[in-house]
Formats: sequence, C-alpha cells, structure tokens
Amino acid sequence: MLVRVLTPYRLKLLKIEVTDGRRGPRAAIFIAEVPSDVWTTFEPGTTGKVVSRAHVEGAEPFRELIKGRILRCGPGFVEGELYFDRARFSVALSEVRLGDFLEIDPFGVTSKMESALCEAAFFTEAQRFGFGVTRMPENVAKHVGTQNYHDFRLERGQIVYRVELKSLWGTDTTKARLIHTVSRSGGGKNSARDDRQIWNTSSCRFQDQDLFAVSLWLRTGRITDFAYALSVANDQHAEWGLPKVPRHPDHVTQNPPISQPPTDPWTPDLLEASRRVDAWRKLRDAT
DNA sequence: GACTCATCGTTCACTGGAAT
DNA sequence: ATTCCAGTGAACGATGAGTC
Repeated sequence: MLVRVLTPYRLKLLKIEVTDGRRGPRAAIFIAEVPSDVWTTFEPGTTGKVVSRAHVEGAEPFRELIKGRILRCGPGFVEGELYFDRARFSVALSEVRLGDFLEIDPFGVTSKMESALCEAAFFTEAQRFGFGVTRMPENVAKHVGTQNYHDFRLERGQIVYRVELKSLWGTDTTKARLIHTVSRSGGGKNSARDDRQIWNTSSCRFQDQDLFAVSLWLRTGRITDFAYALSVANDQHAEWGLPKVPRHPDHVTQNPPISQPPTDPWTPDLLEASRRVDAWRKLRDAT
C-alpha cells in the first residue's frame, strides 16, 4: 500500500492536438494511454504534470513541462487538456513531445512528501556545512511553552540562526512562496501570542526568522538546491533586503522572484547567508 | 468523562481585487 | 486588457476549548 501510494501513475501521451490562434497556440488537447499498473480509476477533473520521457527513463531530473487535466475517460485511455497560465503556455507547449508522460499523484501525497524531503535535505546540507541543526517542533503544544515561528535552528558556537523553509510558487517557479496561514483573533489556541501581535495577513513577518530558505527542487530537480535570503526589508538593506507588503510593512511580499542561479537578494550558499546574518546584526546593533 | 468543534502549518491550485 | 499577487480551501494529526 505504501508503495502504491507513493508511486505516481504515468500516462504516455499518444496524441496532441493544438488549436492555433492569431498569436500562437490557444489550447491543446491530448490523448494519453492508461497503463496496466493503474489500479484505481480516473475521473474528469483529475490533474497532473507532464514530464519528459527522458526523465522517466532516468536521464533528466524532474521538471514540469506543462500541466494536464483529464476531461474524458475511455477504455484504456484518457482525453484532456494541456494548460499553463497564458504567459508560459506557448513556450511550455513547444517543449512537449509525443511519448512524454502525464504524471498523476493518485492519492495526493505529493505536498507533504515534498515538504518532508526538503526538510531532510536541508537538515543534511546544514550539517554538512558544520552547523548544529535542530528541526523545531510544530506550534501545537502551547502548554509546554515550545511555540516557535520558524522551522529550523542552526547553531555555530554561540550564534543561532532561525530558518524558515519555504518552497517555490507551483504555478510560477521563478518566484518564491513566502506564505503561512492567518491566525484569527479570539478563540483559537494561538490567539494569545504573548507579546506578539496577531498575524492578520497570510504574508510572513520579517522578525519571525533570520533567514528564508527556499527549496529550488521544483525548478532544478535537485532536492539539495536552496536559495537563501535575509529576513530583512529592502529599505533596511538595499542589496540583501526583501520587498515589503505595502499594507503590512512588517511583512514580506509573498512572491519575490528568484533568478537562476540565485542572485541578490538571494544566495545559493548557506555559509554566505549566515555571514549576511552576522553582518546585518552588526550593522543593526551599531545604529 | 465523553463528546463536538475549531485551529495550526504544509502543499497545490485556484480566485478576485488592485495595479499597470 | 493584462499582469500581479494576496488570500483561500482542501487534507492531515495533534491539540485547545467548549458543552452535556
């Protein structure tokens, strides 16, 4: 059962039909073969990611070429649409070939699995760079006073770095996804946040961590790739700071871009990131 | 004590309002 | 008209809070 839950279905693309508009393709319909190892059924509305045949054969890292959505189910095949947001559709479609595969997560385990793999990869990376690493507990046990608002604590000597681990934006992997759930005022177990004010936005607050670590897996296919940025506003530090949410000046914008390879304010190097924290603290304490 | 209901934090995939 | 992007709901398990 565990293997079945973890193994994605791969449906080979047998036919792609593109309808052209004035400025390139408008839409694309596909027919894909349902392989014999599929033991559940598909339903119109099921979505997945198209990956290259080379990836399935082990020659390329994971990369989402385009999204696919099943619209009709027949005996041994499914019919559906290939889609992306308009800005990326044309280029993405030109990369898809017959024989590529529509990959479907049959029981929806991907999100939590990805999160766990990223955490494990970050843990080993940080250890490799010589940090003491602690994965922080979930913020659930208020009665034992262990609430934290970051994911990892890195230590070198007496110096502590609080790290919040995040992912790329699934629908646009050129951008980070700095977001958390809003805590509502009153009632909830986290409503009395001691000296902290209650978050009233889904954007992350600068002061809750020292570093953001964004997993680049969704873009590079390598689980050990991260981009790091100081959790500091760009009016505090022009090169290393991140943009503020206009209406919430204590919070960081949710979708700052990250170039490939990462450049300021991002860095792919954890040691460089920790040096920036040191430098920023020195600068901040001097003023 | 048994029970019901609400909440957190993570992902993906989307909406809707604002800005350009 | 188009682009940008903050905000939302689904699932999960652990937990707090309230009711009977």
